[in-house]
Amino acid sequence: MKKKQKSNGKTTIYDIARSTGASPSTVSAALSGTWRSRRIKESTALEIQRLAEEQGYTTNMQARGLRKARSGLVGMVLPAHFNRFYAAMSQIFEAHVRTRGMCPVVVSTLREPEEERRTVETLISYAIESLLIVGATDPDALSDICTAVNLKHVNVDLPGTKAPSVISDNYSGARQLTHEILKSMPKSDDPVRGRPYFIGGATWDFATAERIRAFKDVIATECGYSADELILAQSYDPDASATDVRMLCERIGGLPTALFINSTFSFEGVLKYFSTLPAEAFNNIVVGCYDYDPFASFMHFPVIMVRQNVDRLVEEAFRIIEGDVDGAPCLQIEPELIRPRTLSTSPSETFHHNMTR
Amino acid sequence: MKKKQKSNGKTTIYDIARSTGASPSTVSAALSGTWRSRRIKESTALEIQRLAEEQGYTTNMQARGLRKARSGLVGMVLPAHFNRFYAAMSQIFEAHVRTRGMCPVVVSTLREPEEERRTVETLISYAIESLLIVGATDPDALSDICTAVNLKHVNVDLPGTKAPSVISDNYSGARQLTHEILKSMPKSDDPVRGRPYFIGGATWDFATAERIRAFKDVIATECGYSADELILAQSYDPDASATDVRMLCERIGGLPTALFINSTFSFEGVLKYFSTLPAEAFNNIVVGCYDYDPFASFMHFPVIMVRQNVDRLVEEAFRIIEGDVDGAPCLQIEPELIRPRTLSTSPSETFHHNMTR
DNA sequence: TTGTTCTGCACAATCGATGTAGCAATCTTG
DNA sequence: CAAGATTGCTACATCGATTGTGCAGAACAA
Repeated sequence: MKKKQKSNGKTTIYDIARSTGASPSTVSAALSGTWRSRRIKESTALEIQRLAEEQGYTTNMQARGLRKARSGLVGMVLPAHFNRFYAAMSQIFEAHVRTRGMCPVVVSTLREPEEERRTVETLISYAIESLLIVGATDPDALSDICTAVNLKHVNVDLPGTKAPSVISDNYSGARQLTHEILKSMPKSDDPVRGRPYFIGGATWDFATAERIRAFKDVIATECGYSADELILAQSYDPDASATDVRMLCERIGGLPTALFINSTFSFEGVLKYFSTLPAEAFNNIVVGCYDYDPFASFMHFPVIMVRQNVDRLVEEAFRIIEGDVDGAPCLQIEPELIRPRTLSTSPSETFHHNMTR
Repeated sequence: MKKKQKSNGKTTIYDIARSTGASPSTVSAALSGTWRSRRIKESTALEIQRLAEEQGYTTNMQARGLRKARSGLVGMVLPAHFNRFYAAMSQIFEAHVRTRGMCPVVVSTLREPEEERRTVETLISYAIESLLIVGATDPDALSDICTAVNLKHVNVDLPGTKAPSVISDNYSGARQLTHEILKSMPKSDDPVRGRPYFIGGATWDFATAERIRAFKDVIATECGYSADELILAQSYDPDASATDVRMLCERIGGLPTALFINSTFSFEGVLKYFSTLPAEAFNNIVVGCYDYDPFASFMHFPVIMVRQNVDRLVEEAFRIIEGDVDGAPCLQIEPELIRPRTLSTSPSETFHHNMTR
């Protein structure tokens, strides 16, 4: 059994040089694909490649990156993995990065500005070549860090002012969702329980603000009353939403006839509270949720969902990264309304359409 | 406005050396924290650190990694992001890696053996220091690659024979789940529709095999008949499960009274078919799902779920990586049975317990 | 035969950080 | 006051791959 040259175990071009009798530069050329332009004989190159394969050689990307000032890494930061929307982001991001022959690095930052900054700096220290900033709490602070080291980056899902952004068209999506909620909710003259309430998210958050704006606008036009009192947007934390909805129900003496829930995060919290209620409580409620989850669309009360076009969000982000965009334009992508199975006239079609990517 | 020294924009220890008048070695020592042992005057070190901070210096990890033969990266490969179980893995993995001051790299491989191999090789070429292999289709092939370069790794969720593994106790979990399904399902003498069916997963997959074994065992003991004919495990693909369950229902003339669904992936597929049926169809069915999803536990038919202990899976994986384990032991972690809200006698407690991490 | 052009490859510098070896200056000790 | 110890710092080689430069030898032309 022939032992590896170094105790380490990782084969380098020097090892291969030794075993083929060629010089390290020739080996490098043969393995990096530049051998043709470096006038290496084909037979030499092939022989080296064969031996490299045989010895299980893999390029040391740290060394290559150091020399070439390119790492082959593309970074993405996002608030959390534990959410379908962001998980879909990761999945699609990875696919895009792979087609470009690079390596994806996805890190979550838990909506903590300090963690966001630390993470971006870490990624920079690994010399990522570009960065997608998804749902950052303070995109501009991250832009500053990136700009300082000349790193191409795009904001996704939440816009910033110092770099291009690709976001969901929150206003339009929320308008559609609110409209659909109003259309579907049981008619009631009760000026308290008979109205739709907005739950979850945070008012300082751009997306939430836009959705609230749409919610208010649609209610003002279609119902004629102000929605100011119907907004409960404290945080994205499920537990906070659970508390909010509980207090709401206690205040108004039961479930309202409609809820606009700002994300699946909040929806989880709401469900947590719902689970304490008897099944009959839900006979008369319609829920809209800004975000999509295939399971959530199958509850035992109608759930209207908005599915953001993750494919296009990521696609456009890459287009911007790779194109030569200047300034900080903000591209808005129209989301899609998913009507509830339980209300659908043609359920099979709707649902199938939702599921097939 | 003072311009950066190099066109690049990234400050190096040489830039800082120049601006402090110290040598690069001194700067390195001051910034890497080894200055005390290298007898650098405290005032010198502090001054260097101040300047580095001011100039926004970050260590070039490629260079450091190359020199120290340690990258600061910890890798994890998993089948997909788009799934609660794996998403939870990512989240918890990241937390563990962070407490160790390292950088997590999570990449999905879509259950494709070739992609798994390529990805592991890529991660190796970036010199990751250890690797968690989650749910790989061919763990041993990956082990071979890792062993060749002396890389510490652990299998998680699916066991291998060439490296230590930490997995869910599939047999026990599936026993509990099957038992609970039998207990909850509507009594029926129908020898076809009145029986529980097993949907999803793949028989070549260890986890599926174990769960099927448990399913059969429990049914044999508690019902006295063989479950051989009740198994439909072709693939983890949602669409395949959709087809399977549709064909099953067509064959037996309606929904069975109970389903054991092998994962939330398959559950998605099943729902896709369910959505084509009228709501009344579900009055008489109990579903058990091996995997947990807070939304899935709130369907309009009872859903019993098994929640794997992701925290412990990851924790033990790290314990193994960091300890000095030899051989390929397989640690089994007991999962938790989550009774359906709609069947629970004390729903609030159960559900709250589920949601609070 | 001498000069020119290709071929095919090797040498050596380089990327940024680290760490060993070592040098000069200062301090200690007998 | 000289030998030895200590302090504070610098020079240089190194990690592995890439790449500009250069140098033999072959092929070819004059």
